[in-house]
Amino acid sequence: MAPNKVQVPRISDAVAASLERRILEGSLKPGDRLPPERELAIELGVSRPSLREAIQKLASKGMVQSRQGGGTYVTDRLESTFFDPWQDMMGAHPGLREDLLEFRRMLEGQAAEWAAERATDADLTRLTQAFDAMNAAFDANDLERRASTDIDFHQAIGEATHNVLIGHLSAALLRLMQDNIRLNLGELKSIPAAISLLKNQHAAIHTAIVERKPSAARAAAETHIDFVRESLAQSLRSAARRETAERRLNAD
Amino acid sequence: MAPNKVQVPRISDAVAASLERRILEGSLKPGDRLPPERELAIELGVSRPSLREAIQKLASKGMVQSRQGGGTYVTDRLESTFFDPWQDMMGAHPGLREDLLEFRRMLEGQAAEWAAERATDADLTRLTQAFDAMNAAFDANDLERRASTDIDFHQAIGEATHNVLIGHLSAALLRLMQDNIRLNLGELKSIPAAISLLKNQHAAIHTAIVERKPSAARAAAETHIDFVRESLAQSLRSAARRETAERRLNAD
DNA sequence: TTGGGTAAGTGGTCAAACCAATTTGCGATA
DNA sequence: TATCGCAAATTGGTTTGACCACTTACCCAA
Repeated sequence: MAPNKVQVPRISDAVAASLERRILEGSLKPGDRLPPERELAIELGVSRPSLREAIQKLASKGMVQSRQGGGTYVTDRLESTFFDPWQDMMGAHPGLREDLLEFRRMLEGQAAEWAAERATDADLTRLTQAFDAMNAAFDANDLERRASTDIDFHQAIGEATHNVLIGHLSAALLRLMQDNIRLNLGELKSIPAAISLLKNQHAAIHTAIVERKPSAARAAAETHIDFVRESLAQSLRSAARRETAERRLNAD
Repeated sequence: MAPNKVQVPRISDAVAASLERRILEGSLKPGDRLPPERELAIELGVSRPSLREAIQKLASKGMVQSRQGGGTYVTDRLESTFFDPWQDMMGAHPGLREDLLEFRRMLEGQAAEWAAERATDADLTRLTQAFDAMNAAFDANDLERRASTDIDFHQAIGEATHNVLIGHLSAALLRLMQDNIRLNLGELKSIPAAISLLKNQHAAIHTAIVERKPSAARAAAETHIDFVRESLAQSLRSAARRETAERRLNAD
């Protein structure tokens, strides 16, 4: 007969859902390596074949990726499905950058507000860790680490909102913008004055969230984006000037 | 290191591909029952665990469906393999629905506000057309048209914001939610009272935008989402009640 | 310091068994 | 003869334990 009755819960489904939840909620981040199958199986209280079936499910959804002998890693289909198409579009239509910044102003303002309202102590701990790491990267002037810790910081805020969409979107959009900036502008000049301002802005966001002041957190986040928007506009103007002076390079 | 080398072929992948081919080529038609795992494993020259991993892959793609003791069947609705990763995730984690609604409340509130501020006359014309079409679909109680015109209406608002991200996201998220509701709840009951309320809410949004009252537009949009959220919660409660009465099904 | 090589770690596969749900079919009963 | 009920066979679900293949990391020798 046709299979239409209610399904008995399958272990592999439950395990897949459990891992999926960890990924969605951020305790397993993109790029992270999963524990070895043998350990994970014990931790989850299932046999290794069952765990493997669950992993196959996630793999077929593109959420994880395994290499024999190497380990199993979290990919991120979630963000890429939403925003891969946007990447080339951003390159083709620079006007989108302004839209993106406007959108981020709303998104991160809301994220900061909710984070200040809802963060658990564990969230705040993680947030502070990310904040410290970011400051260290800024001080060291390590551009690569600056970018990644910046993402971590925003992601920590996103996770503290306890809204999966906010968490993934804010990090994804920041990443999208960083890539786009790098692709189209090269590295932004690191003017000491700007660095100092950025650090102050991040500190204001961090403090407001930790002290649980939602409206202050929102305001600080919006100020931050406004500053980024303005700096970016200036860089673009000078880049355009330079470009015009040097050479004619048409890209659209 | 990052997983970027070429993958060694996995047996379960090959087996999954083989079965998939049989299904796509028609030698396994929708509704057909697969041979027992033990036989199929021998026939394909692999062990049962490997075969099972392959079956899990197909199951997660929605191509087959297994019932303990009953057998494994080729899904008869192959067309619905249009799924996107978020869709089944919403099914697996109902909590996401609440996150999505909360996110939409922010998004559509902002969209309505911006639309009221920025809409051109052409935008307003298109918005009014979409609004009329939606009302007609609601009056005719044509569920299919109701869903599509609803999306059109929200998309028209999104376009009126002149922010590409808002426009695409609000329509995409609405579509995602509609599909999810249809998949997991069946059609929502069309209570005349609710229909009337929905029409009023849409009218309030439309009017506020046309009359260029940003804060009123935001408020109307937020009220709308709040109503949807509440209606959905009620439907879910009654669905849960029904389910509990019928059978005990634990999925966590 | 560097190079190579080995050992440990980790995913991939297999085999055999038992459990749990469903299906089938036989036999007893009306 | 028809039908119902129950038990056995069927079939997917899960576990254990073992071994293979590939990768990583470490250590020792040159």
